[in-house]
Parts: sequence; structure tokens; C-alpha cells
Amino acid sequence: MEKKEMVVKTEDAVGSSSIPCYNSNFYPFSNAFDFSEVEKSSLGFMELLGVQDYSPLLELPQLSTVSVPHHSTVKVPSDNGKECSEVLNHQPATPNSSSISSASSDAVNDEQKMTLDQVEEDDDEEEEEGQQKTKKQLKPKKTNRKRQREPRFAFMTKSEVDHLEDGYRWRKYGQKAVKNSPFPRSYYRCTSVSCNVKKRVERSFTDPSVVVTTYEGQHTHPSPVMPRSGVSAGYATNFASVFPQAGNYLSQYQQQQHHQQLIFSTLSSLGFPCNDSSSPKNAGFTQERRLCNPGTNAFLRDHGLLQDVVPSHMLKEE
DNA sequence: CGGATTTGACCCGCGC
DNA sequence: GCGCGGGTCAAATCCG
Repeated sequence: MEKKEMVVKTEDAVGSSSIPCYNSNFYPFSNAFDFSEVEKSSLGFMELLGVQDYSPLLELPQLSTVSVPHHSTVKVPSDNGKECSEVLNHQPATPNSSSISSASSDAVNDEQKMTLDQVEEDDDEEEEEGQQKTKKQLKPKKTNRKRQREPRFAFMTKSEVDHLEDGYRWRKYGQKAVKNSPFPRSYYRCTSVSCNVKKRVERSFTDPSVVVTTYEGQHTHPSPVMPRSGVSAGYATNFASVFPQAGNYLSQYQQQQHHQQLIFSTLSSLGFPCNDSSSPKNAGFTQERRLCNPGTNAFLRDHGLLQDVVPSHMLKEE
């Protein structure tokens, strides 16, 4: 596609001061790497995701990683997707790197000053508007659907199953073939009325054992599916409680701190020089990790989260 | 029978 | 303006 243009756009978004507060912390790679070079080398994971949005991290409501007994999961920046993923895939981080996570939203990016609540309100209004128009013009679909995106968060999960149980109920509303990927992308919407959360699920074609789940929006209701006993219960509990509503309870500072810990731990465990390599919060993740790629596993063992982010071929190259 | 899924058509944004 | 790709709609179909 328009890779180079996307690179430019990314650098604008990432490297400029348009991203408030966390610029240097949350987009550390932008200054350190030549995205255009990276782009040439291979397809980024987020490119596979199609996650191309970026939004200020001020709006980041979720910063937690999720661990699953049966799926090793890591939160991935759905940021400006491509470039960030490229960084993740190909480049070591600088010592100051602190984030592989971000929110994403084309629209939100345009309205960086909006709060999440404001975004949601606007979405509600526009949704009604759109629905009305849709109903009016059934066949000649002229729904005037403005693309108003909520922040997105992507999780990469090693799993045999595409659609992971996360404590919420989803209705599939679409499926599309993904360019450059043999695996289709599925679109889900939260079944709860007045809840506009969506998620996309697709499998990485570079590592088919990895399922990428991208969430968009914020649940306006508690998880309807109470966790059962057993392994999946922990996942549901953890996920439903932490994501996507964690942002309601965590201060930005806490989020950043937590996130930085995650990243530091991850990077440092991969051999990247990080100041803070001790992250107790990560212990659970590494312990619960289920690693699917033997070769990768041997290399990574119980290291940090990046092994889920970094395609196996990348790791082998290292 | 009602809810969920499938799937082709359509819309939108973007790059050329 | 056109084409492409992503995202969504909604009728048809499936399934419990």
C-alpha cells in the first residue's frame, strides 16, 4: 500500500509534539529508528493488524497486560500500528524506551483534546444519526457514517482459538479477508445494548499461532459473563476486570508507571538495556505464559512479553 | 423461534 | 476521479 506515506505520517504523529505528555516516553522508537528502513525489511505486525491509528496516550484507558493460562497474551500498541509494530519487530529499544502500547484512533487523533467521555458521547449521537440514516436509505446505503474511532488496544495472544473468551459477549458482524494474509479478520461488537465496544480478531500470518485482538471503545457495563472455575476463569476475571475499564480507576501516572514497568521488564529480559528491569507485576505473566513456538521458547524461555509481539522469525534472526 | 453467524454489497478514506 | 482496502450493514442462513 502506501507504506512510505504511512511512515511519514507516523513520524509526524509520533515524533511531533502533537502527542502530549508522553511523547518521549511512549513513542520512544520514533526517534531511534528509521521507519522507512524498517518498512522495507518486512511487514509489520500491526500492519497485519491493520491498526493504523494513533491517539494521545492521555486517552489511554487501559494499560494492562493480560495473561491467560491457555493463551499467552501481551498488549500491543495499536498505535500508529505499522511503524510501531515494525519497531517491535525489528528494532531494539533505547534504554529510555517505555512503551509498546498505545491507543489508536484516527478520529481521536484529530480531536486529541477530547476526553474519552466526550468521545463516547459524540459516538452515541452519531450512532443514532447513522442508524436513522441507515434505516431510511436501506438499499442506497448512504449512511453518512463518520469514522469516529475510539482508542484501540491490541492484544496478541498465542492461542489455537480465534475468538478468545474475555468475559464479555460479542456478536460477529463481519469478516473480511486481510490483505497479505491468508487469515480473515473478524469483526465483533459487544452484544450489550448501548455498549459500542468493538473488537477485531485476526491471526498473524507471520505466526499463525498468534491471534491479534484489537479492542475499540470502552465497555459501559460490567462483564456479563462471570468467570467460572478453572483456567479460563482467571483469564476472564483478569481480562474483564482489568480491561477495558481499568482506565477508569487508574490515574494516568499509575498507568504510565505500570506500563513502563511492563516495558522495561520486557525489554530488559530480551537483553535490551533498560534501567528498570524489575517488574514484579510481570511475574505472573511470565509464569503463566504458554509458549507455542519451541524454537522461540528456547530462546526466550520465561522472558518478557515481547516474545508474543515479536514474530518468531525475528527472534530466530537474533 | 430467536439469537448468532455468514457473506456479499456497500460506504468511506486515502493515495495516486 | 479512480481504485484499493478497511470497515459496516443487513438479508440469508445456521443452530440450539
